[in-house]
Amino acid sequence: MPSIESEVKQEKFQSEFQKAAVNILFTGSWLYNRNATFLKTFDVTPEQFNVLRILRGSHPKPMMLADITCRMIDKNSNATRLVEKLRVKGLVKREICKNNRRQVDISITDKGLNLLTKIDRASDAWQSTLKNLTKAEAQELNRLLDKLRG
Amino acid sequence: MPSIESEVKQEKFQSEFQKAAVNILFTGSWLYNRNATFLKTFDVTPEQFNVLRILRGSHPKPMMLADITCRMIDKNSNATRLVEKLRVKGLVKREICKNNRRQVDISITDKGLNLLTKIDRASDAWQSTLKNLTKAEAQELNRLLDKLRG
DNA sequence: ATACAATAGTTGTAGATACAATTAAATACC
DNA sequence: GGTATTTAATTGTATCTACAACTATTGTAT
Repeated sequence: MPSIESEVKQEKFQSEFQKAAVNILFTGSWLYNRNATFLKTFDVTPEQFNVLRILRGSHPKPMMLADITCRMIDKNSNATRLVEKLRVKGLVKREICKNNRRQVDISITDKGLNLLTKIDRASDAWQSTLKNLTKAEAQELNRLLDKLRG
Repeated sequence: MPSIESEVKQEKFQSEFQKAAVNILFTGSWLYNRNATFLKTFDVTPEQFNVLRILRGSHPKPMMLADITCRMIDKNSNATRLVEKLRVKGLVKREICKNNRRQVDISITDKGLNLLTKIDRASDAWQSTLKNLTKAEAQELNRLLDKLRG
């Protein structure tokens, strides 16, 4: 098991708290990069994949942009342009909302749903990396991260 | 304590493992953004700050670029351009290595050291956010993240 | 009704990132 | 000594991100 000390070649942290901060950032980046590499074979970025999953959760009910944004892992991504990328690939559909013309109804297409199914099937193998933890450990990790954010 | 479910407005995850993955990515992004906002008052980005700390760790011995890269949290950042930004600000010094002219010796300047001291002093308050965890919990978190990465 | 404020989304743009191609220097091979 | 390989870093470029400014539509108050 590679300690965070060896990963960033630092023998000594100021405190267990600072070490935890670096560890979260490092592990987050590590996980993101694994994810990105895996998803690249399907020609989607992690955030595009995330948005597709969010839309599948709401399907067949469309969602407006703001609702997608507040569910995204990285709130800073520009949802307009991200959705436009997905639209060009035919994975989502955009329609001006009839009742409120400021608002855009976005929904996942059949092509988008099929892609998610394909990715889900392929990701079983990938997800096994997370199985380094027992279920109880995963639960404890979730508890600690939630508590950390206060 | 805000659960990851409420943060990303998803009631139900496929498994505790998938939830942990989302939780790490989300918490990593959360921590990164807090960090970035804090450091902005000192006109450095999180990765620039990280490189300065790495160089302080080696001070007064200079480091070559490749050694900096492998200690960085995000290995993808372009160290050449990042170091150049720091050099323009006067926080680091670059010198072609006499013994091996392919290689560049990079070291932190007094100005860089002073900036780190200033940031360290100011970050006491900021770091208190991490104190939502007890020391034992921080240790357990570190253990779980290390184990997760396998 | 008109003016003001709030909401929903888009666009501009400077800067950062990913990744491959390239330069340059040192080392190895024959 | 001359060619090939490896090592160290830089550069090119398309894409992405952050963040502010902007447009358009709807809601509210007088």
